[in-house]
Amino acid sequence: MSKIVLIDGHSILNRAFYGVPDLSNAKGLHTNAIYGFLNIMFKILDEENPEYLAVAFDVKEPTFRHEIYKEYKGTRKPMPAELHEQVPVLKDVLRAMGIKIMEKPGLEADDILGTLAKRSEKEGMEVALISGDRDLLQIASEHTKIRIPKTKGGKTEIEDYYAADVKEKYQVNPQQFIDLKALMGDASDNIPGVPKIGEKTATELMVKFGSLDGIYGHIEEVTKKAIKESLINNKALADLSKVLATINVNGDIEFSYEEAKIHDFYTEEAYKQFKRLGFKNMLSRFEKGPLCNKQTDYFKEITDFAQAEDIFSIAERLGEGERVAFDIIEDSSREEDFVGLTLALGEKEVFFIRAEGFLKKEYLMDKLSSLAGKVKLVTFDIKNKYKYIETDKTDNLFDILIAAYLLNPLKNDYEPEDVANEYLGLMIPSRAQQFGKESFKKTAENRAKELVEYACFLSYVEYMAAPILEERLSETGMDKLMHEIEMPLSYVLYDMEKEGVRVRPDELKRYGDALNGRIGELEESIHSQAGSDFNINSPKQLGEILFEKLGLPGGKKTKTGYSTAADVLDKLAPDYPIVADILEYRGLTKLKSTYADGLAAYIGEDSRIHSTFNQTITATGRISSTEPNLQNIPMRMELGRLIRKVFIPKEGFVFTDADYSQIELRVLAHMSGDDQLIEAYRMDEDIHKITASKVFHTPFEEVTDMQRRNAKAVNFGIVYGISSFGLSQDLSISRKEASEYIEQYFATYPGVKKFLDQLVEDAKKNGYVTTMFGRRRPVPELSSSNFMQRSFGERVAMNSPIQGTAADIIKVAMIRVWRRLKKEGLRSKLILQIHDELLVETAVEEVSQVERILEEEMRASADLKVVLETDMHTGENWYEAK
DNA sequence: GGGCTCACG
DNA sequence: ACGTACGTGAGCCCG
Repeated sequence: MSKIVLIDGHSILNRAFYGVPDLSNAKGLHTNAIYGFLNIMFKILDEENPEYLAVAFDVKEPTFRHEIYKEYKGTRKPMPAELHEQVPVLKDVLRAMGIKIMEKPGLEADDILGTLAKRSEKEGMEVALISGDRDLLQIASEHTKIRIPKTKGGKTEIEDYYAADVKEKYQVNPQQFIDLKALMGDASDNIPGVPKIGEKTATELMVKFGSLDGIYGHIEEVTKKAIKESLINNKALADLSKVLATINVNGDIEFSYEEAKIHDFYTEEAYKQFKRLGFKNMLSRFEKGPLCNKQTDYFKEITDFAQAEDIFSIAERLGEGERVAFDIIEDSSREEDFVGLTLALGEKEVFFIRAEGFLKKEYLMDKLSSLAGKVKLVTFDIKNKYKYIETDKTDNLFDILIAAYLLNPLKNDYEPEDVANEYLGLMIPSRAQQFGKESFKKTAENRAKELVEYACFLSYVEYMAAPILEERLSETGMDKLMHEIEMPLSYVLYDMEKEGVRVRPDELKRYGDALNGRIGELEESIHSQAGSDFNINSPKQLGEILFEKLGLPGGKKTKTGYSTAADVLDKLAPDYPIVADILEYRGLTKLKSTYADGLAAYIGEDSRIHSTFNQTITATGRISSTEPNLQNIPMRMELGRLIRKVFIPKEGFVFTDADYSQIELRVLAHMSGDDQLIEAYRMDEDIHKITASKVFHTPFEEVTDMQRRNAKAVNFGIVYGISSFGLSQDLSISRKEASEYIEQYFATYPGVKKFLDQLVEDAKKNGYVTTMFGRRRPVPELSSSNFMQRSFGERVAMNSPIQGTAADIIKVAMIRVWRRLKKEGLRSKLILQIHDELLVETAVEEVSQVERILEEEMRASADLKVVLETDMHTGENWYEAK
């Protein structure tokens, strides 16, 4: 079947403009959007291999929409000049390449694309429609795929939508998508008074009533009063909005498939254009001949049992010094979603073993497990592989993901294709690029050969990158950190995730219901005090109500309008009851949506929540927790803190919670070697009070609460990378006063001052800072010419070694505690880490043993000039254990 | 998808 | 590139 690719010219150019860094060339001509456009276009063409191609652009002339509604301003935002100048150049380039450009007065690009898509479908073609504009989703069908590219940091990912995907994502079919958009007031910003309904409500209405007309037919059944009224009062506008949002698929367009047929893009003119624009790496598209070094020739698919046996026995005989890279191709860990295993035994021994026939998942995983003890196993994201190679012996494991993270913790992505690019100089397609959202199962059926190539590239890249990453870790002094901390930790985290934490759904529900009552009261009270119903959750609406309608003092603060953040509202609350209500409302709805409802959604069949602990996210070396985040369960306010009562141990167990006492300040004392600070800790007294006593030259016993609070704030500030501005904000004092505090602090602890200065100086010299355990964080901001950025870099240089060292220490503690629990044959399990705190689900008869283990191992995790003290509690739930 | 707000260490 | 304390993640709104 033939295929046509249709591109929304302006929309993709726009995406490219904002997604690709603008390094304008010598002549001062901006080319970033053109470059990005062509990149996206070539990528799509490589993926689709279509027969036909056309690019549609908008024209200046008015369209039929202007006839319907004369104030119509189009759906596109005005272009900045730097982008505008690139439009004609792109058209020239496309023309030079012989690519069909479509423009038609009276129609927008959307209409041209919609018309051509429908026409091509009727001709029996498959259509791929490329746009950044979600309005096009209304065109999606079984044979028309809408492809939405997203460029982020120079990397492009494409979301694909057939009709079914639209339904899955938005709960409506493509036809209804128009009504949904109309309800939300999209694509009609310039119609004053058009009803604007949030996505959630709009979707609800569409699912319930099916269409805009359906909603109006049952308008009395719309429960939300404000929304019902808005709909009734603005019916004409809503209808108009729908008409304007509807793409004309019957445009009067002459189109010749012959002209749109793809042939070699090479022309002398195109070559000249590319040269002129400086698109050197794209010129290779015009050079004939096979790509050098066809690695894929060595990729083999194995479907035969005997061959698989051979490969495993060769792998096993490789011996201890050798390595084997593996990866798993599966859609989920369910048996039926397992597709296969890829192995790389050498640069030219790369295999994909398809799971079929006798080659069952269980057999393959058994073989893989037994390999684990015999050779060094390399993979990507080991934490998600332990369920197959059940071993906590991490000495012979190497995780590409963790290694790449340690070498540069500032990146957002460490996917195999990123590693391939960065460390092997190899461009390989990402899964999304090659297969979109298609499941591996489907890909295995439809595009078996491509899947083999994709899978083999995974293990190949892992195999090839491992020694390079190892070498880099050694060079940077992070090999011990890798092998003695991060790799063993990965298993501990796996075990914690598997274990999960038990919660009481009934109690959580009751907690949420209790909040609901009060939330309703507050909502009513706020609306009545404001004199109108509005969405209290919308900072925009709230700001307008408070600072315009009610005329409260407290001007602008954010780029988008008034700030309604707590620190602003706090100042107003004593004088304005509505503000106090809003603050209470905010607090309660936060608890309800994020914690009561949010956590409930994650309770598993086993009544436990299994969070994910991410080891490769933070810039400083901390771990993070997601889906759900169990590292930010309320603590500071009593009402929120009560949520901790729903976290309970299983039958016959209790919780033991141990947290380091001021670990970061103790790390600072050690790393700075400041005699006074070390001495202060040796006194075994309230550290903030001692600091206050020294800084304010007051006898210890006479330190006031205020003095202590200020000293505490300065202690925090030091750890964050002190600035007078930040401290003044925190304490609501002048910058001058804050400066004086800091000065006095440094006079008290001169070693700290010296240490922090040294950190910044070293960071400027080296470009990075390090923790006690050798973990690195680059600080590129330090070389910025921008004062703000540079200042940020300085604070980072001061904070990261401290925060990072504390993170290293608790990681060591986790490994030591975990190993002790195992070694002593206990049933108690480590289940949570919250940066300076460990939570153990403890068998009742093991309480004293567990407490001793926590105490000893946490203390012994680092040898500092001050003692690493812990606070420890045991209780029937997390609230009591804290 | 980014901005705002707010939960934690 | 941020008129600022450091490090995170989630829910909601809005364009």
